Amino acid sequence: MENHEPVEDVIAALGYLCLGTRFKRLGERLQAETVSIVSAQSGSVPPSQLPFLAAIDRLGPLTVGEMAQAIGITQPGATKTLLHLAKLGLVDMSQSREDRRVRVATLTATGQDLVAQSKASVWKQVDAAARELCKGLSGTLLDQLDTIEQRLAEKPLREWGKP
Amino acid sequence: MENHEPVEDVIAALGYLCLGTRFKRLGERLQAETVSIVSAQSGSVPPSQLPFLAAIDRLGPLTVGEMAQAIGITQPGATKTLLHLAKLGLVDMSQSREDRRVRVATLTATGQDLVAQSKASVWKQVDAAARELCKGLSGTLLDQLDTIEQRLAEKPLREWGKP
DNA sequence: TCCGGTTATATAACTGGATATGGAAAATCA
DNA sequence: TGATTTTCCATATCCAGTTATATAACCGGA
Repeated sequence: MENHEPVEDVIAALGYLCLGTRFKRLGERLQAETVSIVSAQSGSVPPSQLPFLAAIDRLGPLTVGEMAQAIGITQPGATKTLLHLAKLGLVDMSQSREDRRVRVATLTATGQDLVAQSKASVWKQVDAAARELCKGLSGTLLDQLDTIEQRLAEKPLREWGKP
Repeated sequence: MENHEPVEDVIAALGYLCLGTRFKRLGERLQAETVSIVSAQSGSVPPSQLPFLAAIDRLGPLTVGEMAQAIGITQPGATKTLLHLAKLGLVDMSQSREDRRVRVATLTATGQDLVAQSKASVWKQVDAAARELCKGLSGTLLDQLDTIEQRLAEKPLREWGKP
């Protein structure tokens, strides 16, 4: 077998020039690692959809447009995910009676159960893991990102913040 | 007109629980804002493809697998973008003679020109903007992300790091 | 030499975002 | 009131990534 030396991480090396790419990459990685925490539990949703449920839980019933604002995505994105969650039976999309343009998303009983259960277990765990992952960071923002990536290389997210 | 109060940013409010989503969101936003800097120049590529060109410029000709490592994505992702860049005439994908499984990506003359031109102008500008955007951050990582998002709300990325 | 395993790339199907566009309801204004 | 503009949502299409799988080339051993 040939001896391949590891290739330099160009995104990290380029520093501020690739800051956006780097944030995105790290975010996707964290979400992916979150899956392996979440999916240990049964009957859950991917972490990208979790904020939708959390938003209603936190703010009460939301229109499509409000949801887009709350999550910080565009309206079509909110529509798509909400329709999906409705198909899963986790939220209910009912037309408002005062203004028939707007549709209001509420949690179904199933959705409420899932949120309650998640809050008590998985969300706690994810929060604790991320919190410990980011503990005692120092230096410039780029240094801190380096540290986070290093820490994730040492052990996966689900091993951080253990009791 | 009705008076809609702004909706709370749930991702920010949930803190560490949504750290991944937040990184990803900020990264996408930075990339989107970078487009408006880059596309002021003629004949360029979206910022997501920029690291591919920068990687070859920095490390020399790379195989598909090495490129995936350098950028930190999976091999199929690297394949797709490299084939695309080849179609644009910016890189050349030639089969290696020693091992005909591997394909090596090099910059074409056009690609080299684009890189040289970008390095001298756009990349400098993006780097300076991101650098200033992240200047003097303090507090926890979440605080720093808050600050960055606030700063971007004040003025777009292209207004930062101006001479 | 051929056969099984491994490696490198390509392809397919899917996901979660984006932008662009269109239709229906509401609001505004002449 | 009727016409026009605005608002809200849905749909279509695209993009950049993913996982899973297929194909082709290489390598080592019987």
